Amino acid sequence: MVGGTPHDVSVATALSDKTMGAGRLRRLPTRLLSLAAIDSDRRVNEKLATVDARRWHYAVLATLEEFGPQSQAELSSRTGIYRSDLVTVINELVDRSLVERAPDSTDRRRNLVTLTAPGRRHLVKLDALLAEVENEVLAPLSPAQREQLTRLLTVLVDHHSRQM
Amino acid sequence: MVGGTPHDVSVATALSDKTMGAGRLRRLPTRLLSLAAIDSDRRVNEKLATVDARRWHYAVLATLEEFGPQSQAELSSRTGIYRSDLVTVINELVDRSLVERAPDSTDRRRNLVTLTAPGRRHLVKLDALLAEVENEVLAPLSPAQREQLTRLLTVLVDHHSRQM
DNA sequence: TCCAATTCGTTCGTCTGACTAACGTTTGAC
DNA sequence: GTCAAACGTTAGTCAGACGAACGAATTGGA
Repeated sequence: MVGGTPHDVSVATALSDKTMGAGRLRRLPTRLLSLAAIDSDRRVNEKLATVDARRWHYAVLATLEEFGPQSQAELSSRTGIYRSDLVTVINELVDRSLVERAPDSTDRRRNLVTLTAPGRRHLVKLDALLAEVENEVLAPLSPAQREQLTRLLTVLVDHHSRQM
Repeated sequence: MVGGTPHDVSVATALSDKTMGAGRLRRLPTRLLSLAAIDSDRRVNEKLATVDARRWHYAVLATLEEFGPQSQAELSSRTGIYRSDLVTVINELVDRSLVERAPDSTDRRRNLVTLTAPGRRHLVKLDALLAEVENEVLAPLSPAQREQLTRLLTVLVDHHSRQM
């Protein structure tokens, strides 16, 4: 048996048992966020893998279509991809002829990344695939709930990303 | 319905949106989920690191308190930690004397993992820390919105985790 | 005008987490 | 008694987040 030191564990039980109820884990928002994102990410990756794409490909292509040709630094800050990782992503997109990378004549430190016609077409395809995934991920939610979730998450993300 | 907030979606008017409105990236739920989770995870990890803990430590300790002593396989399915990764987590917890791992006499394939008194105390501390993080993460949301978000995420997670 | 600080792209490397494969031991079903 | 499955474990892959540093180019200030 345990030798001596009869510790009273009332400290632990007093706080947790009745006040928090069961399933503290199951209701922990940070954990829910993690789990939901893991599942969502996995589905996105699987779906995009069917057309030899990765998540970041979409982010870059969509940003290029929205804001036009731009430097990698701009792409980095707009997509949230780290500058160092962006290099690889652009390489992959160039390999697939979806974007072009050329030195900026007005500022030779920069590269101008431009969406190509195939890239634009590819983006349309990715849009469709992501719409499918979105439907899978949000399957148990009504349209109103989906809108709600999107709104809440937007508030969170915007709030935590406004000092760059 | 989305009551209140009259001008909510106002970004889409600038560009020629034949296929889709502008800001498709910013409103993509799967992406929002990812970004929110990344931020949340980072904060959780930083906070837990201050007491030499990791995220999974909490999951295991909380599960042990809720369901009592159990095998690693049970812990795995309840926490979502892969069996292979769980080994390391249990090792770390054993090193810190927060749990005990002993062979199950009734089934010698299994290990029975048991929460110790220090483990119980540690769990209380982690609870407090996670409450702080939760406040940071959900800062821009009202209590009602936090409840809403938790509910929506719970629906998602429950729906996608019922094949074990 | 010249020098210092900054920006940009890039390389390299670290760290964590999700996930698979395989293997020996043990158990239960047949 | 045999065989399939469950269990814990080891090893390893892969992607993503993140930091450090560096050369080339640019900008701003003395």
